[in-house]
Amino acid sequence: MTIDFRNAAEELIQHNGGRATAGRIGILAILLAEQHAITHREIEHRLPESLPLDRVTLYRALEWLVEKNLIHKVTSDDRVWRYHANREVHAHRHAHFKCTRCAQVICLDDLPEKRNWHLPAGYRFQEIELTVKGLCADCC
Amino acid sequence: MTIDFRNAAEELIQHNGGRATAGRIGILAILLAEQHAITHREIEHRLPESLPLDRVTLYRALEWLVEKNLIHKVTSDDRVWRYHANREVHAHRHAHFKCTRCAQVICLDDLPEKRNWHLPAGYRFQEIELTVKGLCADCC
DNA sequence: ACAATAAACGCAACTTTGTTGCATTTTCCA
DNA sequence: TGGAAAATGCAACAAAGTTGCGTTTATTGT
Ligand SMILES: [Mn+2]
Ligand SMILES: [Mn+2]
Ligand SMILES: [Zn+2]
Ligand SMILES: [Zn+2]
Repeated sequence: MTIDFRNAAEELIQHNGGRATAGRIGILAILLAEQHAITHREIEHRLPESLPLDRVTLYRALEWLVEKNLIHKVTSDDRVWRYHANREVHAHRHAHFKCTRCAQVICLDDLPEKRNWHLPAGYRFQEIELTVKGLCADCC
Repeated sequence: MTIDFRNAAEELIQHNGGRATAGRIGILAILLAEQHAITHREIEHRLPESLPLDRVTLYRALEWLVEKNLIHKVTSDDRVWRYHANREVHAHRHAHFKCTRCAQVICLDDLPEKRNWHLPAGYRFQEIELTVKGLCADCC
């Protein structure tokens, strides 16, 4: 139910010391309700007519939500960020899957934990970013 | 020596049924001489004054070189493609490393070959794209 | 309830990266 | 060496995202 996501969103925002504005609540509720990682454009599309929101405000709200660790953003080969709520299941680092036909992005659960990526001498490991590409069930 | 790379570049281009124009030879020679994956901008910068080349021509030449499998391009989180010559060592799929401070990108040799990324039912695996992030030796 | 204040917003302009259409030039081969 | 196909240059366009700044709004203390 949408109202539940809105309540959850509002609480999460306030718990992080931010102002619970209509825009932020709406955006986070959309991301909480969505199981795929979606683009700025797609979020804009899903916003109700009752909640007009400037492009820039949307960008800034997303930036804030990422900072506060309420959502994460995914790099893609089409040069478009995709955003997804941080759920417990996907608590930390995880890989992503991107359909090469419909561009849909989902979060996977694994990530190769081994840090012995034998980097050149003097290099320091920080994190891994991994995308599995293929066809989703709809596009197969 | 630059001249060697130019000769190699010319031969590679002709072996692939393409016209060995000054632009293509110059671009491929630059990429053969470079051990890092570099951006369109960086390639433009490295072009000698004696070889002025339009932005668009550079883009199209890079596209052609990728098609012919003479170079590969790397996705990055800064929305900028980076290009690198295909050497035997890095023959096919491989991971990349990107410095989070200076944005330098190098090619790594490994890639987790296991395809059991237990994707959702009905999904089909195609390929993996993996970037290790961290600090390079200069930035540590 | 209400005013003060800092945070968030909206708008316009800008930047960066990459693409497209089309006329002109160049390469290659017969 | 001339003609066809390929490659180039230029101008215009497009998409995604950023910046500056004046205005509005959520929160807090009274
Ligand atoms: Mn994810
Ligand atoms: Mn590489
Ligand atoms: Zn799909
Ligand atoms: Zn570095």
